[in-house]
Amino acid sequence: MTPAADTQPTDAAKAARLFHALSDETRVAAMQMLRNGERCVCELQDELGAAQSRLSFHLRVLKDAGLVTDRRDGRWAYYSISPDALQVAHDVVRDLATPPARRGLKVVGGCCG
Amino acid sequence: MTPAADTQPTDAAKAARLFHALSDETRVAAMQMLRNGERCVCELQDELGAAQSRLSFHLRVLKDAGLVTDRRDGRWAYYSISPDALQVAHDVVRDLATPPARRGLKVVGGCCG
DNA sequence: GTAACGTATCAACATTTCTTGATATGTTAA
DNA sequence: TTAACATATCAAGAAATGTTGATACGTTAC
Repeated sequence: MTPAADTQPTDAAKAARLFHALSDETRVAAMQMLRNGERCVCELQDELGAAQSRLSFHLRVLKDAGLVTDRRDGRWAYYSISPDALQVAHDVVRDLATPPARRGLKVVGGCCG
Repeated sequence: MTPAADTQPTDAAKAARLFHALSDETRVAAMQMLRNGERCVCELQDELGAAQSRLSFHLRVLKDAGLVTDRRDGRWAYYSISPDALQVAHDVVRDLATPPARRGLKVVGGCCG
């Protein structure tokens, strides 16, 4: 498991980009297929029932987000999960679920000056 | 930690909806603020530098996704993180990072019939 | 009461994202 | 070489999402 790591405000944009890549059903389904290991595009295509260019589009979104890597072999392209990005996503979600280290005392009641 | 739980294909849509709520910088930043506990809208507004109606829009997206709950007190509205939804997100990400229980043997090489 | 406030909602528009069909590129088979 | 194939990319349109300013609604202060 990754160190302490309080997610900083600056990370919000980065996190948002990562989650955006996971914000589409087809892309999540593709990721789920890739849990089993490397898959070639044609397999994903068949199983997901997605048109060729559509799938290609979504795979690129995942790739741009760093969530998958691709490998060419002859005329086939194989995609697989890249664990690092998932680890980042995992950490961000965990941090959101965790109160940050306290520096001061909690403000109790009172709002807006 | 939540049980075994292989994420099923059917869950892809649900997961996507959850991640969509986290796919915007302002929303992630709001969630980060809420880690400290309940916050009233005006506080979020000040700290995030977001126009009133804009913030209201984003808070509603988070609420619709179940990621936050709101509470009215007089003219103020307080938002806080709802841990359950975060737990679900957490589990989904973890599952994506984990090979599923194997039912058959891994296919080695060969592609597309 | 009336006014000022905090928040939500709405309508219009801007922007982004997705889908589709067409075409391009590289690869193997004949 | 030519043809069939697997995949990527592009352009155009469709759909979804985000932004802004205006307005509505309930609440507290006067």
